[in-house]
Amino acid sequence: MKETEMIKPTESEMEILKILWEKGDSTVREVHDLLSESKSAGYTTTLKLMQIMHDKGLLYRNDETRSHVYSAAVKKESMQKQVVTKMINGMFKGSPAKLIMHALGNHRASKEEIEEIKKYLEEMGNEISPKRKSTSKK
Amino acid sequence: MKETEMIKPTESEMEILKILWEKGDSTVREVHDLLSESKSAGYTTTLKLMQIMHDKGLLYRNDETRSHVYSAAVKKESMQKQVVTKMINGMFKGSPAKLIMHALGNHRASKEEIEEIKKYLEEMGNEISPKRKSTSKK
DNA sequence: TTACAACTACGAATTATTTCGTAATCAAAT
DNA sequence: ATTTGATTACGAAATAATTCGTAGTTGTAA
Repeated sequence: MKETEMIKPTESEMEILKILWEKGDSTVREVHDLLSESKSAGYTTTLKLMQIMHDKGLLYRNDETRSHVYSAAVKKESMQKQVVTKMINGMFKGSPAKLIMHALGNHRASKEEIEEIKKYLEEMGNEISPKRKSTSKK
Repeated sequence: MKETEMIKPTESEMEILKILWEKGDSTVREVHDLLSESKSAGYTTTLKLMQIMHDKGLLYRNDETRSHVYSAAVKKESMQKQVVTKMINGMFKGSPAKLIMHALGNHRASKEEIEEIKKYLEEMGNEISPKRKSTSKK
């Protein structure tokens, strides 16, 4: 979580990350085939992108095999957090509630999900204390 | 909600939109001054950007006055919705709950906000009928 | 071994975005 | 009327991101 200048993936890079998060370690071929379903670009385009991402440290790569196997070097949760934070500070100006309304409003949540969220809120309501969230130690 | 190929603002354009949403109708000078607090780019850069946005239909413009007055042509709520939707379908793969956890987890929400959300969930829980409300389909 | 198919590496073209300089206008103050 | 300062229009340079072609490798099947 260090502020080592968190690299910001481009749009295209993000699509590749999503695939790797979802599908797990993959070759360029595998990623490309999935990508092709929604996009149309040549194989070498995907290859180049993934190579660049590897250079940037966005992907790990195992090149012991003939077809190199890539994996995301950044955790999905970490990116989700980053992205949600940015959104709250930007477009939703510090009001997570607004964001949540939108999220709930535009997507039918299942009863289970609603319950889950409620429970989460309950807990939160109870244990929320002005206590610092250990920013001191690492 | 028409699918008139909703224009997707670039990063820089989004910053300008945010300012206009927040501050309301403004001149280039006003936008630029605010922008300068976080960014460093010349005046004509901001000017050009806003002109382009106007061409794209992203901004309205009143050019009856010496300094033209611009305003956002796209509603904040509409953009919020679009952005949240994209995020849920993409990074949070159809699970608004996850997004909400993140939103709540990474930002201390006020007690009021939490209450507000709870209330919203209550209403939602009631309104939503367990089964598909497959009424008139078109 | 040879041929073939699938890969990687990588330069470079293309396209998108951002940034800026310069000229022309206009309003207000001298 | 002239000067000054601020503003718009706009071409074009500078950057960033995406896309592709080609050359060289390598494993494998004939």
